[in-house]
Amino acid sequence: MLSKSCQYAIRTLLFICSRSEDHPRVRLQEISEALDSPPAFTSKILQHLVSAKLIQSKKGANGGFEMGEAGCSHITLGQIVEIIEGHSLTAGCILGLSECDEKNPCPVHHIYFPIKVNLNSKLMNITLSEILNDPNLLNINLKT
Amino acid sequence: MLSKSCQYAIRTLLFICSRSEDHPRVRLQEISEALDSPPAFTSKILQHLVSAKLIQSKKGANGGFEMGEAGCSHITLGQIVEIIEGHSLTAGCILGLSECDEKNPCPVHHIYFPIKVNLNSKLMNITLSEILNDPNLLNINLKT
DNA sequence: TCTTAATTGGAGTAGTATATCCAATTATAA
DNA sequence: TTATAATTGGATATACTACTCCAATTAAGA
Repeated sequence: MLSKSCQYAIRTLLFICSRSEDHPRVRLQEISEALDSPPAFTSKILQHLVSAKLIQSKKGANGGFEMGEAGCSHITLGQIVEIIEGHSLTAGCILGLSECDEKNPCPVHHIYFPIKVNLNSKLMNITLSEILNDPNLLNINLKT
Repeated sequence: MLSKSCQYAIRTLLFICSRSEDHPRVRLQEISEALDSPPAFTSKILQHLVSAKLIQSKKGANGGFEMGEAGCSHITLGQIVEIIEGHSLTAGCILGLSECDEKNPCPVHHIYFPIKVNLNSKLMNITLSEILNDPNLLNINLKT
């Protein structure tokens, strides 16, 4: 449903956020170990997140990645998906038709539309902080 | 969200069903024209649907494709997705973790799970007939 | 200033999804 | 039985996603 790049991106950001209080700057190696993700590939995704200003990077010794200006409480899952995938998870017609709306719906439109709206609003509204502060969440599980 | 193969498969089946009363057997060419889909690629998908027994094929002059035993009223969207993709649309953890359930959830599990259950039940329960007989559906739009 | 630690960027590889082409096969009908 | 109409199946092409490797760059600290 989500690309692996996008999954890595979300997990990366959740990891950096979860560390942002006691240990704001984390290295690539720490991240890829925490996620069980391939370091070189994770690095590309980090570059992308830096260019989108979700995080900041610092080169050289004691370098690494930390949250950007926005911070954990202003980044939503929906935003991350849009940055990595280039569009929202629910963008477009489920059957791939270029014209599909209330006026000219595909045959599945009436079934899928409410689900789409619901999913999209959930993703666009939930922030990284909210996810991490959920009291139901006993430990933060980001490993494969 | 769905692969193009899967979109073609659903649109193909909707088309065959919509023709199954007055004109049960349709040729590849008719199908790909109705969908605006590449004929050779559509053919591969038809082969797949034949091997899964959702439709039957007949070679030679006057040949073509028609619904299989199950018929339009017993095939659900969920089934088609599983046949083409190899698993349900909502299978697996949204963050890609191999272990993710109520006992050991990923950080997004509590948000995503209800959506997943809802989407899956909708897809597994709606049949091709139900989609085509929806009174809200004025004309059957399957073209790109 | 030199060494070391880190990100950055470019090029390249592997596998999968999408798509095409053509010969082989099968069935109809003249 | 021969020509024609159709699906089938195999080989191939192309684009995209996932991933790797390595040299270049930058910063810290001895």
